[in-house]
Amino acid sequence: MPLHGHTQKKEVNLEARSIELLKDKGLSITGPRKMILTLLLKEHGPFSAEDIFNKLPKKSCDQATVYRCLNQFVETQLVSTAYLEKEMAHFEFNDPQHHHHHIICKICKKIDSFPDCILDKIEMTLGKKGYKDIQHRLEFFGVCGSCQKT
Amino acid sequence: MPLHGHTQKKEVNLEARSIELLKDKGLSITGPRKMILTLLLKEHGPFSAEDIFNKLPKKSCDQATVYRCLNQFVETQLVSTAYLEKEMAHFEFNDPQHHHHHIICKICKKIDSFPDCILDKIEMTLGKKGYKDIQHRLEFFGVCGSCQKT
DNA sequence: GTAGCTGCAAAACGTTTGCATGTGA
DNA sequence: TCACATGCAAACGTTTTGCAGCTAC
Repeated sequence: MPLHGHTQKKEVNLEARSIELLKDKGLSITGPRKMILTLLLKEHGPFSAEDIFNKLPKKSCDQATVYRCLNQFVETQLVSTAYLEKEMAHFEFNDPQHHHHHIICKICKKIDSFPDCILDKIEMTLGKKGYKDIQHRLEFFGVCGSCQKT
Repeated sequence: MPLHGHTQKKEVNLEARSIELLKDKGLSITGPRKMILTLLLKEHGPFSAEDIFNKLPKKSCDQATVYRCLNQFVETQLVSTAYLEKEMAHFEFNDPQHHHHHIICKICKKIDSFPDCILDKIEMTLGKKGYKDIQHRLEFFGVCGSCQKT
């Protein structure tokens, strides 16, 4: 099978999967929702709301719709948020099987991910202190190899 | 010594300490800077810029001055920031001897601190991957004991 | 048919900035 | 004296909201 055909099939699959996910969460299937969720399935992120808006085909939906959809996705836990730079939310598809964290280069802002998470112990300690329904948010910041050269 | 006198002495000491800290960083000693830094020495925080503005005596300085002072304190590493809720910066006095993290109740927003930090291993791993000057930001979110009852 | 989603424009929010005035060293 | 800090008001960038019209189910 030629590469082009393969790519097309993959995109179709991602759209089908996003429709399924929307149905699962009881959200109706609309153009903007399909496009945004498919994008977040295809590219890992995390992306700012503006990034996402710019990655969508031009004039495909309003910026307010992007914000509304993303908030709904966060509420239904399809998408998770990270606050990476000053006060700006970044969004990525929330795959509960692949909990991970980010390291952001302080200079070029490139975002890398890694799966290590050793916070279960702390969460258990907090559980013993009486907290329930515990989550955490963890980001690392540093200067990446290529930025050190410049 | 009566309690009142003791409290007064403590406040005087904190103001003296804040003057010393400002001098150390080469910042000139002004009313707003003294007041803001003394407040952050007295109360642990972390507080939003608005919290801090409201905690100062009425009409003691402008809100823009609070932001300007806090940014200078962050630049000079007197103060550190945490991004706790949606996109709002919170500030606290940065005591390098007492690295710690927060747990925020998802309901009442009460902020608790705890000293445990087991992230040195991850930072070492990231160092081996080529990153330098690594920092992290870690917050926990949960429902505290008293909010579970309601 | 109807609940709910969208586009558009306006507002809200936290934060920053320009400028004239005032103050610390 | 003079660099720098402040107050005030206006601007900024991101996010939310009100409302009229449209679309999915």
